[in-house]
Amino acid sequence: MNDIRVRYAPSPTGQPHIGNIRTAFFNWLYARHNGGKFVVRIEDTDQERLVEGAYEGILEALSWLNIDWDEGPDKGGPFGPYLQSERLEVYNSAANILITKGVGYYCFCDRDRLNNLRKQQQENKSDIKYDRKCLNLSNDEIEQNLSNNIPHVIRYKIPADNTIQLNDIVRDEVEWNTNLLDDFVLIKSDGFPTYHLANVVDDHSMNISHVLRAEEWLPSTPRHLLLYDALGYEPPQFGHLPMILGPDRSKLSKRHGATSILEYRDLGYLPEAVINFMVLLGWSIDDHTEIINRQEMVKLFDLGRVGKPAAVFDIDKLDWMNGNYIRDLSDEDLFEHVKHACIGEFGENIVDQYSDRLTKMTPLISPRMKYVTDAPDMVSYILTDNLSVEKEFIETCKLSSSDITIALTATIKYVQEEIDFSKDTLESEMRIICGQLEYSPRNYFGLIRNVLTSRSATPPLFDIMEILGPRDTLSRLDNALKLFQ
RNA sequence: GCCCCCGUCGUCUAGCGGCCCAGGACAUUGCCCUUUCACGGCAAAGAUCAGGGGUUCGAAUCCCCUCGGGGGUACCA
Repeated sequence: MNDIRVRYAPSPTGQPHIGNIRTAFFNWLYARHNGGKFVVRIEDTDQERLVEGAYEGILEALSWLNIDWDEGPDKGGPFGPYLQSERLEVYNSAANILITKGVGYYCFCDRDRLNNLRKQQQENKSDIKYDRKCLNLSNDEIEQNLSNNIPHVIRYKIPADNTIQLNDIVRDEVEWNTNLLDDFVLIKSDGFPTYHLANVVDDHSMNISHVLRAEEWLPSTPRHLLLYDALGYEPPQFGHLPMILGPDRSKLSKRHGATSILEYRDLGYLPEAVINFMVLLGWSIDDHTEIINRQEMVKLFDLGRVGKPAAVFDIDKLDWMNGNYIRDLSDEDLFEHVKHACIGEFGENIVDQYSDRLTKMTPLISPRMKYVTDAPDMVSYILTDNLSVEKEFIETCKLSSSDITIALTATIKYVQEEIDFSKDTLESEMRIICGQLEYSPRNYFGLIRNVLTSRSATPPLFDIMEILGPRDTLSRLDNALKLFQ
């Protein structure tokens, strides 16, 4: 019997970024490695910060990366609902239990008072914590305030002089003294629970065995441990994963460029490349493995090899990884990506019309691509019958105008006569022409490349000529020659 | 301020007392391949293992202090 159950519990306050998803992926890997369950739970307890579309974005990001979930808000499961806003009664009854036990209490302090209190404590350099003004309210006062509809929260009464110990899966022993903690809020004045309460209640009621979350949660873990204890729950195992930082070593944010995982899709990154890149942020297999497929990851994933230090996100390595995965794609699979990108750029008609050329071009651009979105620019000159090339650009080859005329004339003559328009024949024949004309291959082929593609860098020339075919090749050469007559 | 975590090449990391005057990868530089650009191959440079004390025959690895970085300190998660 296997009862490993882990969860990814994002709040729909924005698009998930790479750190966020990395945490989700580690949870997923842990579940799959152990044959356990991976559940998605949406923590929408902050009604003010809800962002429209965020919920959809979260599920879309997971789907794009092929991170599937066993239970979640969209597909249900035995412990649902998986949307915290639909579980309010559960939290309320937990809060009531805490009040009954004497560790939860009503607090009627308003925000102004709390802010002033904090400011004062800051100035006095004393510990910043709630002063427990409402801890010892009489039942009468409470009843009266309640019936007068005075806004209130429910707080948890931190026990004094306790040492809370955590045996963290990645950080080992950590301990806190409860005297440093203050009476945090369990239920907010809008009736919604805070993260602390909802999280503990749900992880327990959803039977979560391991809580693998980002390191930023470490400081609030003693509060959670206290709640587990107060509610009589057995706490899960905790593992606090290293954070992912921007190049300036601060928490990832918009300042660092693309942050939402879906932006990487739009930028032309392959999901498996992104996965491979991020799985290596904080986890390693040995001293040399870089490229590793999904199966292998699942097979080898081991929390014991998750590191403690935060990792800086290095886009250069992702780029390299992406190029690597592009080159690994079969021609057929790459073609689908190329086609998709080209349709977006040139429209379906053009792509259909030149589908044959595109198919032949795909393996040629494969080793040159870094992003899937590189494709349109790399193939644009074969997706037309009439390419117009500037005279000035043609002249960037190192040949003089008269040599250009001579070279083009000779080439045109050859192309007109050549019947076997295959790249091998073209290459051997044109090398002979180049030799007869006594131009350097660099200059001669450079000229032809300029004329045929309007580019100074392309896949091998003869492959391009073969794709273009004699008619198109000839018309491009003719057009160019006219510019010099 | 207080609390917690972390600290090996610019970056991701291997290393869990002797194999390490520290290995791999990205990026960088050079060479080779070559009609261009890439890919690929080879090579170089790059870390006094944050600093200082211990422990030990022996420390990047264990302990302590300092410094540095990060996180938390909300009726946000």
